[in-house]
Amino acid sequence: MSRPPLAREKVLDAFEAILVDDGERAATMDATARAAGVSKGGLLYHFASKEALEAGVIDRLGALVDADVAAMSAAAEGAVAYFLRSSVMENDPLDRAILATARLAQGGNPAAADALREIRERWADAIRPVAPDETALDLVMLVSDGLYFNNALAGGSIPGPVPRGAAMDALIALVERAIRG
Amino acid sequence: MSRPPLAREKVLDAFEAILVDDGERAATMDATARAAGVSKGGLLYHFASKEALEAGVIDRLGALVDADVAAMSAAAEGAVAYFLRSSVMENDPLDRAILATARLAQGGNPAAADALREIRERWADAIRPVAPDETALDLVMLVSDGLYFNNALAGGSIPGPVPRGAAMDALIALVERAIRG
DNA sequence: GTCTATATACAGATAGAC
DNA sequence: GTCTATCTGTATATAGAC
Repeated sequence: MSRPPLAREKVLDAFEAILVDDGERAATMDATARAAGVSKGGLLYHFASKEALEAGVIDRLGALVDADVAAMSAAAEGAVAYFLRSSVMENDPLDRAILATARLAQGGNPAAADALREIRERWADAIRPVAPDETALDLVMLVSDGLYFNNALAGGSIPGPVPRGAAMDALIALVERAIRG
Repeated sequence: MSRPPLAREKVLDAFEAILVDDGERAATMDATARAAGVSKGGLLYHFASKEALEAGVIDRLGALVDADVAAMSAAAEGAVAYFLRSSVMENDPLDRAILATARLAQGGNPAAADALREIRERWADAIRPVAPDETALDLVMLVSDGLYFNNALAGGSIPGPVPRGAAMDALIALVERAIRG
């Protein structure tokens, strides 16, 4: 807990970056080792298999979501506005972890798909108290999913055709008006 | 145009099915040939490369979207309701073609990502006439994206946690009320 | 802990028989 | 038009030196 090996984190960062920027197919152990500045043998000392490497990314995501859910419930502008605004990716560590895990899920890793479903449920639990009914909750969750989906389709850095700035403010206002009936 | 070779369509169907059910990594030429009941050589007669095979799926999607956009504009319940309802996948040929193409896009095929962006724009063009402003259009498009995203994450046949039946009707009503301000 | 070298498996693609 | 056999590249993983 205190201080995980630096090389381990470096490898995880590199793997995540390749997943996000170049896709699941490009994220080989070879490419990861090269990007992390270690040899393949060195990488395999920290992660004995590809599966272990993938599990490393998924585990890190879990920790980041803990913090995000807490921040959402405490947000001054309200949970819904915070949630939708943070669904547009800004390339922060949480966004990158989510995107990387989404790539793994699409690549066929069942643990990654499970993790994403579980995270979505935790977000829903955080929104539910401020939604008047399940239909309103569905609406908020689906708009958020839509925002993530567009970011996931676009390359890691290229922004998708999602509303930003004033358009995002207007969308949040529309959603909040809708769920208040 | 008149009647494409049967084997060609069979191969395309098999490739699409593996993409949807087992993911992009599992969709090898070998697996596709086996599933289609032809040899690898036979497959390569119809599709000289993996890229050609992927292009085949993307092309078929384009034709299916032509029909869908026409149906959307003519739908008795209105374009928005038709659009959202059809965003919940029912495993029809269009759904499968979209999902397969989404898998290719996630796998790093730029043509697939371009095709999906273009299709999304065609849908938006069909919705725009019935949306009072761009924010309302954003809302409808994002809810639809969210529905697709959840289906894309779930396996091909396993339904995602998306509203169906009465819940879907309620969601459509909520969206239509919201965009009418 | 990190390296090089190597084993094993499988992907995409070619050649040529039928 | 469909097949078998084979080549080449590359991915994961192992073995063992330093």
